[in-house]
Amino acid sequence: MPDLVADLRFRGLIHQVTDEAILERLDAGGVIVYAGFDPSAPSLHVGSLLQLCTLRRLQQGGNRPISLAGGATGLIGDPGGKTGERSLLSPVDLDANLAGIRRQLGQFLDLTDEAGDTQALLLDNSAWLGEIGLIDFLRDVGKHFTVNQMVAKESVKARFERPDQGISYTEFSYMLLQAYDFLRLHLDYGCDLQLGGSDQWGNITMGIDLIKKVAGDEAYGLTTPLVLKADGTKFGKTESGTVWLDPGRTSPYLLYQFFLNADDAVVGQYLRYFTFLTHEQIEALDVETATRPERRAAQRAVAKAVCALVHGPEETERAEWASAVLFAEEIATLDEQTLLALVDDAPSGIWTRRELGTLPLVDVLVASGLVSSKSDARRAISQGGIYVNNRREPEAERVIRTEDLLHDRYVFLRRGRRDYHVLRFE
RNA sequence: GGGUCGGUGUCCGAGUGGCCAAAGGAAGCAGACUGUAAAUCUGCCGGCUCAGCCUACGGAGGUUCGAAUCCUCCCCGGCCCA
Repeated sequence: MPDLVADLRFRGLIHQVTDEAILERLDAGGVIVYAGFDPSAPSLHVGSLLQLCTLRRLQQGGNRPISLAGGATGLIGDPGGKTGERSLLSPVDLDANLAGIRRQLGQFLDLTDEAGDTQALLLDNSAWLGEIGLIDFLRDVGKHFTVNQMVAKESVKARFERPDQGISYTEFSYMLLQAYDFLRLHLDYGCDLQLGGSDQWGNITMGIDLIKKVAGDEAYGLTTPLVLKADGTKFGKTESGTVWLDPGRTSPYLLYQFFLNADDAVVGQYLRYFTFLTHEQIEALDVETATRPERRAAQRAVAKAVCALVHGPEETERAEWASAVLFAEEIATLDEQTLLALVDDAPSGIWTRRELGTLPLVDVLVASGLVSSKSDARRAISQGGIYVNNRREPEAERVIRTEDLLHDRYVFLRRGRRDYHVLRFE
């Protein structure tokens, strides 16, 4: 493996750095670096993947990563959008969320003692933000910043320019809290590098300023590029919602599918961002994509790598296998054992045999989540977008019958080209 | 507190008494073409017991045969003044 920084450069992971000096130190090892994560759910999602992978690279390069859960800041951050105020997390929920996140972090970072000086830490900023009083905060932190400079931040300016959307004082304060996090991590843990997405640049530099003013020390910031889909929209959300790392929320099969469907235009980036393949392997896959795109070799490699990192090799094999079988269009001829295994991997639901013969297809489609309403179901059927056991279904008002069962138990539903759901009758 | 402009479907954004489930655009979905890709073309895109009905244009009332459109009060946001 080449030097850490050379690798980061090859992968296009360095978007901005406050000072090139930090890069040399990263190569040498021993830097304590932190990145923030949102603990508002008991699972991380693919939106955090880039930071996770990058922290992993830094740790493997001999540095110590700190993942900071914004237990306190998560409560007030980012009211933007229509979802309204964030609800307060109870301490119990927060603990549960942190436990879930810790487990996932363990997939990416070495949290064990064996890592020695590079042992990763998981901290929660409520530890200090929960303690400090408003007056102390305003005096010790607020004093160091002028509203003038805060207003000048891109993120704030953007909000000023939107006539229909102001910015609340609470949200405006967010950057100060984040700056304070950095300061505390610096003072208490010797952290002097913050890693974040490119949208974090302003917040990161605030922290650096604060450290300079309070401690007189030099701290650094490093941002990664924004991960985008080919059409320039936000990465990590699908129509059906967030892609989680928790197998209970997003099955390994769906995670695998998410990456398998990556556009040619961006798969090269994903390969660099999310896999730990060698530069030679990556370049070879670039060539494959250019010359034989229909093989989707790069997509398969990314899907496999991410799935393996998140869920382990066994689950990954199953996801690969299920993907191959489900798209082979031979479901009706599969033997029962294969079918049985498939049911575990594809999204599925359980029904009772008693309902056979009276169970409207339309209702089942709604229950499966393949469509959003009965109207949607009828619409989809009339447009030829619904398949039962991989055969296009023309009849909107039909019911699920005994004759539909494969191996006396299963019915495969499909919407469009690639959304599956398996019904299991018991 | 005063003045003023505004709050429309997932988002942006028309509509200013009936022809409005509401133009147009974007997003999304399906079909065709493909490579489980992109682009392109076509259709769809509130719900339901679906030739009909119900719910919807910030909220609650009111005027009217009839309101997203007019009136009253309230809530929320922008700008200006105090």
